[in-house]
Amino acid sequence: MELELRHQLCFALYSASRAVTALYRPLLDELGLTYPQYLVMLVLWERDARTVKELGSELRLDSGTLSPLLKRLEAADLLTRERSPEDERSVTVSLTTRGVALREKAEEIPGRLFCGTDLAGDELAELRDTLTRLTDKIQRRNT
Amino acid sequence: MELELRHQLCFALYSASRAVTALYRPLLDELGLTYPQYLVMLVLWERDARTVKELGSELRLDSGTLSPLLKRLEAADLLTRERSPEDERSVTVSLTTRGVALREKAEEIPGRLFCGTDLAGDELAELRDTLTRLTDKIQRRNT
DNA sequence: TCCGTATCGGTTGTGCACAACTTAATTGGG
DNA sequence: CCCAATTAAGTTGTGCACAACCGATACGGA
Repeated sequence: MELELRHQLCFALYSASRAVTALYRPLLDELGLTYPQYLVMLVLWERDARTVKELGSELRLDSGTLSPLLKRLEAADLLTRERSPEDERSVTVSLTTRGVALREKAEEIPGRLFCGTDLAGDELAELRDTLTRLTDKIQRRNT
Repeated sequence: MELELRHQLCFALYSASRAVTALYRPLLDELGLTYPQYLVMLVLWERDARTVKELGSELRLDSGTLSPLLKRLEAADLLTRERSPEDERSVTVSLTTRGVALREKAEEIPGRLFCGTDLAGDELAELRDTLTRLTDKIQRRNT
């Protein structure tokens, strides 16, 4: 009873997350990005020239995930990675011209995503805020 | 502005899903299960002897994900897989004694999960329902 | 009945997540 | 000033997700 699948918040989250990611996939394919790669680009479009550590703390991903992902974005000529001169341990990630330019195409995505669905913007914004609060609470609990 | 990370519902979902999964991890470690394996066990505890296709449609996972996962659960002696006699194409997945027994330990998980947090049960249930509705809408749109 | 088509499960290949570990650079206490 | 502890990024290994493809079985009309 307590264990029924449809009663589990975790499954609702897991399921919704995969469904929304699947909604992005065809749009991101046009940009040649995977979903996590898109998230990294979002962070860099907001502010360029960040360290791997900064990217990781924004996205809550570790170097084990980011290192190979950034390598692929570098191979796609969207960004460069170079050791920081003032601290040789850290690596600064910067957008290339192509990386900056890709932003224009990405601007179209939020508008196209839920178009043709009857999903209200306010409702989605409220859901987003609820989720953000939940994540923050869990995060704070675990530190 | 529209592209800022913190404005994206997708990131809120992705982030919350990973945070909640991380909350399960130490509890599931005690059972020797990963999170997706736990979901499969939830489905089987509800009703035993399901085909791979049935499991997939409940969890919205394809055989490419389920086949190796089920193999690992079989290797852990939690379930068996055998070709259905009436339709040799399909495979019936059944719990072993160990698989059935594991449910008792799993019963403790929902109670232990959010204990020590100030997360209200009603609020979480409402969030779950909102997410389920969202997923259903996206799913229906894509068929 | 026979053949074309659909269905079921599995395999292969790519790309995350995440844990555990490694290497190199930095820092801070004695 | 030196060395032990810390920190940043990368590597390795495991286990999902998902796409593309494959082989075997079942089915349905001509």
